[in-house]
Amino acid sequence: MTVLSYDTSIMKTNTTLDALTSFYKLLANESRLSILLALRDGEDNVAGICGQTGLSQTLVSHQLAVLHRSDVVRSRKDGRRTFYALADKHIDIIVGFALDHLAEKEVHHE
Amino acid sequence: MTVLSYDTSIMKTNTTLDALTSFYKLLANESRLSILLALRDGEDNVAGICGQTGLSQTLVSHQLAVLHRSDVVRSRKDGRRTFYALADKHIDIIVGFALDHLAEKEVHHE
DNA sequence: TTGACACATGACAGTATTATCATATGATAC
DNA sequence: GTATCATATGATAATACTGTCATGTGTCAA
Repeated sequence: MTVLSYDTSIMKTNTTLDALTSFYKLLANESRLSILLALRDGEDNVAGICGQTGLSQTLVSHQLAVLHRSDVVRSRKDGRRTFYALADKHIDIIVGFALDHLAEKEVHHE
Repeated sequence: MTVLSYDTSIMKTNTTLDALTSFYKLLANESRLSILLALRDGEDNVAGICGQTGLSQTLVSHQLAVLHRSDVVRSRKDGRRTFYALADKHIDIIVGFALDHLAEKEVHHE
């Protein structure tokens, strides 16, 4: 993408814009979102997440890796299992907020 | 994607999951996000948005169309110009919230 | 130490998204 | 009418993303 700004102040926020885009991209996938929603109830291991979401182990592992690289989830090993949890309360809040937003929109469209 | 849930309650939320994914997809693009950030300062026409964002007219029109179809922005015609604005305060709040989140994360990572 | 278990990872085909070019539409000024 | 302005739209090539298959790694039990 070309970001040819004639204004320095816009340039300064480009790094933020980029970070924001990357952040939303993480949430813009049904599998990842499904995993994050599952983790709102507390930490769980891969098999547990597969059970909660109905997704395959490979897919869950892949997406957890993506989320982990971006520090959206944290992991903890216990024997041969790996437990994952939302990295911080923010993710929980942000997802919750969007859910509320959609719910409210639903009402308005009735 | 396979969503083979063995639990009816999960099935019920699939429509929400889908809506949530679609919503985040709208935000998960640098051009669209740039446009939305520009509109946080108030409504503007296409040329104005092009100026604010540094994006081409064609691209801005395309992305505004996407955002409009999903009711994220509303439009108002005035002569040969079209003014766009955030459809409701939610979008503003959600984007603002995520920005705060990222800002706070920055601080933590220092 | 062997086998099963829990998870991770590389490769890849299918699909979706992106930005651009070319062009169309509609409004206004002359 | 016609030239120009402001925006919209269709087609398309490049690129990115998704989910799956095959397989690898580390752990525990017997």
